[in-house]
Amino acid sequence: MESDPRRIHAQVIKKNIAGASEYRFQLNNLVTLYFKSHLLPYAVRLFQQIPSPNVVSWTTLISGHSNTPAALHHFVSMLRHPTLPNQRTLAIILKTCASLPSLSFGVQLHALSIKLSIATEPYSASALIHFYSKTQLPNNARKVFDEIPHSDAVCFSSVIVGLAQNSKPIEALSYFADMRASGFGSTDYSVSAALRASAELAALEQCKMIHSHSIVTGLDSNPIVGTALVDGYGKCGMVNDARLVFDENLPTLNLIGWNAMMSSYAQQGDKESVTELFSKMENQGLVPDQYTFLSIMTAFCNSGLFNDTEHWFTKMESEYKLEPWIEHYTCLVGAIGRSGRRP
DNA sequence: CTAGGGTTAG
Repeated sequence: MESDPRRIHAQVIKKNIAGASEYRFQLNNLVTLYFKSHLLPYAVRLFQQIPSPNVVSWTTLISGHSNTPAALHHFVSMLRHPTLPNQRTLAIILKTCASLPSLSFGVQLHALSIKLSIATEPYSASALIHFYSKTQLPNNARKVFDEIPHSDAVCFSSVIVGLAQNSKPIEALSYFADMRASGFGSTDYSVSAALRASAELAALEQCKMIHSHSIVTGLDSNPIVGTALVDGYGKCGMVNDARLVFDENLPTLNLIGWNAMMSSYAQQGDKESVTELFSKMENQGLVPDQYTFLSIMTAFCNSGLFNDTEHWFTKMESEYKLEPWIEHYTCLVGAIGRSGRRP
């Protein structure tokens, strides 16, 4: 087939391009194609054939190994080459440090980006904010954000998400307000994070305001915003409102959306609604996970029914082959206490 | 030719 990178590779070799930089340009393109076609060994071999790799060549190689320790290895090789990274390189490598995670490598990248004067540029800054959020250092994330001279919607969203994820809901909502005041349009990221913060505070008025805002901005049709709304209303104790949002978004919601709705019922101890949704979920072809079973167990636990709680725990392990979390055991212990049983 | 952020539990 014509799009096979090996065919294009052959053509590049046949053309015998004279200029070194034009040749490198073509090879960089090819390495990208090989990675996109999931032909990793071809991509790496071709990279090694580039006579004098530039920052684009290196960034492509690192990007092809993103979220693996190999990406860090290639980054070090790049520095020894020596070639300096740019914003794109740092964005990719910081994302890798966030997902591995590797705190020490990421902190050194922060130092390097300060030396290169790109720590406050939007693309590397948002990656730094994400990195510090994932390594549970929200104050560092906020500090990076505060030093950005010309922020943008992604940097704002990143810091709001990071603060919401790290149980700093008041600060998250404060930055959400700052973002609105700065004139940046809200994004599905900023809205879902603000809803998560409001949910943690069980702040019903906040949830309602952001719900209205999401309708005005058209973000309410986003399934992640919908899920955050279901969760928000649920945490505020407004299960009926949660159900309305759930039903409106039903066609687009994934397993997480269903789990959020079941969790809302579970917090009320509404075991009938939870088990009813469980059946409907399976009829839809969705495969339940640990969150699903945690909701079911929580519902029975909150109703003081130990036998049912234990029954679903066993069902999860034996029938669905799901490894229980510490939370499932906590739920079992809680059920023992609530049912008045003695160990 | 190479770039950044999300929802369920706790």
